[in-house]
Amino acid sequence: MSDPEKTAPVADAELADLFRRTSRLMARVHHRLDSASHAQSHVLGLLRERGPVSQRDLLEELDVRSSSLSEVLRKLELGGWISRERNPEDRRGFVISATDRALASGETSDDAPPDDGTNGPADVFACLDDGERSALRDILAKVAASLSEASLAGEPGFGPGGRGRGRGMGPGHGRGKGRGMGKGRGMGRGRRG
Amino acid sequence: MSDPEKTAPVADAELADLFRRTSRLMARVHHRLDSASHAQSHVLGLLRERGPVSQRDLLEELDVRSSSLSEVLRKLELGGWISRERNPEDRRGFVISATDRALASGETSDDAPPDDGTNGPADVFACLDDGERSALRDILAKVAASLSEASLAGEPGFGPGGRGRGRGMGPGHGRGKGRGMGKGRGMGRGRRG
DNA sequence: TATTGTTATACTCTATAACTATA
DNA sequence: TATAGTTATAGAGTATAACAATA
Repeated sequence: MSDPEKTAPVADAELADLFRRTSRLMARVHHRLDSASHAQSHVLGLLRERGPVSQRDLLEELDVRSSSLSEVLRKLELGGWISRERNPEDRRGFVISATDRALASGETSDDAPPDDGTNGPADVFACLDDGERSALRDILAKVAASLSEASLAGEPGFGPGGRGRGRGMGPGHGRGKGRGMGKGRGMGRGRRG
Repeated sequence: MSDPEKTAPVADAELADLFRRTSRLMARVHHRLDSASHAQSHVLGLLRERGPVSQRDLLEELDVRSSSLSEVLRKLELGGWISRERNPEDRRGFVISATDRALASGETSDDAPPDDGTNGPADVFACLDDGERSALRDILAKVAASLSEASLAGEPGFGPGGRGRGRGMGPGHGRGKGRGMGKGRGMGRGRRG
């Protein structure tokens, strides 16, 4: 309100708000309820891009807990979008692949596949011209990079690329008093044993 | 793949992916698990900025369903971050205010208030210079506007500003077969009546 | 009837804790 | 023991459907 020097000083709050709003609208237009990220879509997109990958690599790429990824993969497998095969070289792990159906989808949205944001409704950026598109890319990349560094600093073991994500991560975040268990519900991986 | 005219043609997929990634990182740095939006924080931020507002205005600002907002407000009220008073001029509605505790928080994070993203970690955009900031604002605003139109076209009654949000909204989205009811659980607003 | 809001139900995503299987 | 992964439980966020209260 008092800096008529250049194009106006844009406040962090305004940017944050706009970002949030855009996320929400994107989700909305994408016509699913999703939560600004679309875990399933993200996985599918990665698989389409890179072909089969190990679940462990997926884990690092997505930056979630193994249990979260298990959930996402379970649903994708249930829907017939991915298949899991044991890695013969290390039978603890799996290799995840997109099914033909998943690879073919995108052209046919009759199937209602977990939209990966690259086919139909992804025209959300169509309203931008080339200059705006590259500007947006550069800016987002910059923010993402900055955030990655922040992550590295804040939490022990995190950033992309630096495999050292063991499981340090002290239990200090305080939410989720989860405990449960106690009814012996089979055993790990029982679904595919 | 064949347009070396300007700064390179940025694909929708790349932008979408970058956007998703940035969202995720933002959430992560904000140090909560939140889902790229932080509904509670957003509400609190708005209240801190603008003072008491009607629930209806909040609804338009947040662009969610009334039931979703009810949920969010319920939790905020439970936590003691907001208070709700009936609007004496139109007793159907409520006026939402931040409590003193909520207003005071931000300095004291001992309380672990729902972070509104405007105090500490919101420096996510601090890495951008003035030009980038205004560019980002313009671009996001453009995308958001474009998406709003799409929403308007796709769904009956939606867009911001056009109050006509009745409850048309045909049951065509297929998710949430919700039906329930049938056990007479009191009546609307029973928690405060 | 239209507007404003709540409750019940359902679903996605993520997390922690406990556990299995393999190395 | 260390890795890789699953299941149970929990909780945030959002949605739809079916109301209630008020205008």
